[in-house]
Amino acid sequence: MNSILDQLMLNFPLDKIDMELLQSKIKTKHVAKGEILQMKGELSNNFYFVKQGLLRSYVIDDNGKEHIFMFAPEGWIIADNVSNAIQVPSELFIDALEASEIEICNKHFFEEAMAQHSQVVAVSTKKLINRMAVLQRRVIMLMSASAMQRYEHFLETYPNIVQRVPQKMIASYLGITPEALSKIRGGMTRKK
Amino acid sequence: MNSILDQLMLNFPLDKIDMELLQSKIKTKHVAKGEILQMKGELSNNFYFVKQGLLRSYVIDDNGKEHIFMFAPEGWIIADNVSNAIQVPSELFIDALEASEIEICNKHFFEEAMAQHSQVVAVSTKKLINRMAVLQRRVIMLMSASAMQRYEHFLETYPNIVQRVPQKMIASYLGITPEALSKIRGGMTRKK
DNA sequence: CGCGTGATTGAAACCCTTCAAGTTTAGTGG
DNA sequence: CCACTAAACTTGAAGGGTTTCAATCACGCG
Repeated sequence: MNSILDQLMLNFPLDKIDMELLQSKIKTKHVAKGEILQMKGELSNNFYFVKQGLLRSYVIDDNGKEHIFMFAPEGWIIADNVSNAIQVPSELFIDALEASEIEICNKHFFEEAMAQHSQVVAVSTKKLINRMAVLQRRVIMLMSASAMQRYEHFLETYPNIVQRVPQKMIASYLGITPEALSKIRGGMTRKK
Repeated sequence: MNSILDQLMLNFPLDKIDMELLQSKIKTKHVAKGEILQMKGELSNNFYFVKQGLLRSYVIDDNGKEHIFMFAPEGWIIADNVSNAIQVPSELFIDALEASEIEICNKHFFEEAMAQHSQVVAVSTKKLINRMAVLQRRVIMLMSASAMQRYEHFLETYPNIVQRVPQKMIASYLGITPEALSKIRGGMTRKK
């Protein structure tokens, strides 16, 4: 599971020639911490698979505040699916929170792969749906749960990410201020 | 555009036999105001196309409060895509806000149609992506915008729905209380 | 060592919720 | 078609959770 091909072909082994052809279209790249892969306003054409390290996508609102949309640690694919699919300017920035090794896949690669292997359609649709499920639960969370409940849910869902990013970024993901998160944490440990 | 087939086959005319075969799998139904089509916890297998009327999907949180996820007026498709795709119990209720005429499509219908007509895959993927774009903007809204900004955005985006549903349901969609929305409206009209 | 970034803490302000009461609107049965 | 009732909307006061602003502390890195 250290390549995007492993993910897309999961349970659907291809013959060797196909594999090599596909692999030749995938670029591997090392990115430095803080390096920006994609900016708001650009037409996105890429998917990024994280082999090693940590990426994130985020928006910057009218007041200049960052809101983190998604963290992508090892084994995850991150992209602006919307911009990729319907060719509208991206609303998202994507950058590296750690020095990372990634695979960059042009969307045309996917389109080709889908045309040639119907299993790829099934697998990528499933990934799309899973991403949608996350967004769905996140909307529910934001509408119905307090900051503390959201933080607890984040701890359960992404325990491995908590240790790797500054707390202010977790706050940004949860939709609260760093100060508020600090106070929540203070209250929780004191109670313990 | 008064049938789900029109939507899925858009720009891809099928021959008459195919059309009739597909149409035969689609059930048309009249539902009364308040009728529930799907409950939380069920395994969802259906998509609902609204020919006439208005449906909604919503969740009920731990405190018993409703949070509206989506309104579906004429021409829209509403479903729990997540439950349909990966066969987990649905988190959503779906019911009718008005007496409605709908088309009910079993997910196996879609799967057949997709297997037989690759264009259907393309069209339904696009619909999925569009739905994702809505969810994406909604997350951003909930994280970065005040109640009033969210309401104004809703007015711009769904001007036709505002007049058809009780305000408390718009409040429920926006993630605020009916009282808060009432005060926002009071302030806006007074200022005008 | 000293600087910059992140985390913490406190006080004040703000937005929204909760609760309660009163008013308007809409639906129903006579 | 009116009268009655329930539901929806409005309004106000009090309270809570979160933000904002500011000061302080902790830490890693040049």
